[in-house]
Amino acid sequence: MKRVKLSDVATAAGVSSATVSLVLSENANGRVSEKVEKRVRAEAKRLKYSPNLAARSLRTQKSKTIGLISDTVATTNFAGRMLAGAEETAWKRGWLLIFVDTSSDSKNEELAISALIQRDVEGFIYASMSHRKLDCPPQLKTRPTIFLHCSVNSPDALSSVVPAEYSSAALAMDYLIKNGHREIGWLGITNPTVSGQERARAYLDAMKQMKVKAVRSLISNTFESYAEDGYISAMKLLSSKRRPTALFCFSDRMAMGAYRAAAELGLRVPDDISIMGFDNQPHIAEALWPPLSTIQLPHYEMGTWAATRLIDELEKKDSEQISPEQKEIICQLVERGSVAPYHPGIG
Amino acid sequence: MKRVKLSDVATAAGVSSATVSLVLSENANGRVSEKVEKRVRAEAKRLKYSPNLAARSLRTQKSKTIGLISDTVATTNFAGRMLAGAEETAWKRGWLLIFVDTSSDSKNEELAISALIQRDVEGFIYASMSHRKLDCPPQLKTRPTIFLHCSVNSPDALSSVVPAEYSSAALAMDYLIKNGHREIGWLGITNPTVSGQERARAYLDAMKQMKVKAVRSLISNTFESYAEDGYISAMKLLSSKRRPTALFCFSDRMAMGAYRAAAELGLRVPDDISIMGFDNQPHIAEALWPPLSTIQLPHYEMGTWAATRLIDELEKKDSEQISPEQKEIICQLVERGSVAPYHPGIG
DNA sequence: TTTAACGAGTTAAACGATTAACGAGGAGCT
DNA sequence: AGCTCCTCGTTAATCGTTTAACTCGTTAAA
Repeated sequence: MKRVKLSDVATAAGVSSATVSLVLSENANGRVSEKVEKRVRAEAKRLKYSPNLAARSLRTQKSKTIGLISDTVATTNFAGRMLAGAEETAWKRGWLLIFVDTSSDSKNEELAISALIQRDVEGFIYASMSHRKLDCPPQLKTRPTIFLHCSVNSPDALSSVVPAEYSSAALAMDYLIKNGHREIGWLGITNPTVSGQERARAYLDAMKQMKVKAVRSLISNTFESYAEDGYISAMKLLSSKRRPTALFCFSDRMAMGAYRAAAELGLRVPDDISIMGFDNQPHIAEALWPPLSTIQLPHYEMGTWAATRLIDELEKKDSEQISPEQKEIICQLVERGSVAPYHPGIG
Repeated sequence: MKRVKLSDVATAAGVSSATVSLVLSENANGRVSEKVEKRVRAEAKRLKYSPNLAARSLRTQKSKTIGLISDTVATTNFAGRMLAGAEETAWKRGWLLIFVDTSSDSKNEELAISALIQRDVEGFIYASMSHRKLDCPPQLKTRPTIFLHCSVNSPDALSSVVPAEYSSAALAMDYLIKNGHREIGWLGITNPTVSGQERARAYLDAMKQMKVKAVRSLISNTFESYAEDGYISAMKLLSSKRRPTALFCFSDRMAMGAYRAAAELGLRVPDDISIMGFDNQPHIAEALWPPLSTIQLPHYEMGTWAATRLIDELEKKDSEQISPEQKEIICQLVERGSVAPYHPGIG
């Protein structure tokens, strides 16, 4: 079961291996007659020739491979979608992905990156589990890199793609407001993350625009964003004197907790209280009852954007110039059953 | 920023590159004096030498890379954990993983496998999203392959690792029974999968052993296993004349539906009705209220087993023999708050 | 008639490692 | 002195491609 190589095809077609290489790599530009070209192609197909990429890579210094470094692929649901987006577009364009996850003990980022460089990856995608800002690891500067679900601190203005947290949260607020809600509660988190801060800002701005007074009393924060945290915050807000007519939750998991709080207080969703989530966490948002209206985090799209952008850069002619781009992807609102119009005087 | 190569180290240390290679690959066996060896190592470190794997791979015909083919990494929560398990153990043993997902349109399995073979992967892990039996794709027979979360039809008795569906479900039944339940309902699925069939079989056997009569009326099946399906089945069983004291659900998502049915019928979990899930779906089981007792699917462990097993095989001396193994990994029961003891006469 | 240009390939030198085979200089033995 | 045997390295072939430079007839132009 020996692999068939270039020279095997050459012998079979009665030409030199250079000719075969020329034909097969489409670089022949009239240097090979049609007759020979046909014969070569036929033999290659007959023998099922497929190039040895290690050899090609050694010679050309190109590997057609991109490295994906991720800080945690394991523990988060979303990572899979980012990964899938990146892998799929890489594949479509003839590239392959090697990925390593730096989270596991003993394995530090530096080693992981080195391992990929050894494998001659031509560029990197650096994927983060949570939306954050970071400093670019020095080794990554040696080749094109796209930051996925995170961005880099200046002055390195490197390409990155993140969800448009602010405007997507604003979208959610708009939706609530269009449904007649004014007294909107915010279940936020104090754990300092980009998403926590930006979503809160969008909430605050929307409330200010509506001139709602004393917004403070409509807000409840917890440090984390588990279901339990949502329960605690929702419980507080819903049993307060000033009961909101809608709850905007930092995450779907918190929304899940809010559902429970509502149920315990005898409040029906969405008749008595509208609930808006964020994330569109797979298997949760649609499994809740009523199904949760929420914001779809664009993980898949970010993955495809990152891969597309990186490959564009890697495949560009030397003459072309592509300057770094900080992309924000707007999230879609997923309308399900947890938000109802509010009619003052009826609620 | 040129990569430093073997010969650079050699020049710096004033020896030939063969010597450097010998030293660095630990193959020196007394062929190099200590003094030279030290000098070489020092220079290698100083210059930050790291081998070009394409070159090494070309020469040695080994790539220290394994290919992971998966039918869907994207859509399922669990896939990430399998992947992480495999990647992590590969890394620990000095191997890297290239993965491709065959599910995306236009990309068929054959092409994906070829792409990996071109990259000289030494072995394969073939990962399936759902537990099933399949025929071994012919190309995979060319190198060592482990089947992950699936097994192959005879006569190819290839190595594989799957969850021990039957005995794990039996574990759950045991737990319910030990808690005093006899009238246990089963929310099953008719979609013919290994897991659906084996879990049902374990349920049936346990009921038979307890000599429960007319088990039929304690069973409700749906085709799929969404929350909605669980709701429908649970509704049927819980509102029937013969109301079970516990519900064993095919999946956590169905259990989620069962929670809703219970709530609507005014039944409290676990006081009025115990609920047992299966899967330990991340972010769901622990976020439900009360937290769901369930069976932990061993995705991570299967991933590590597959990688370990494959690498053992790839690294074995020629003299050794490892024969194929069909591994079943037993699942852990995760005790949370959805199952309570049943005392006849009180319930 | 000489020179240049062209068409259709071929030759051979890389790419960066590994490793079998080959020294050269000294020690030990007879 | 002659022989063998270590010790400590070096030489050079090799893995499978790519590609710049070359060859060798023909044909066209000067």
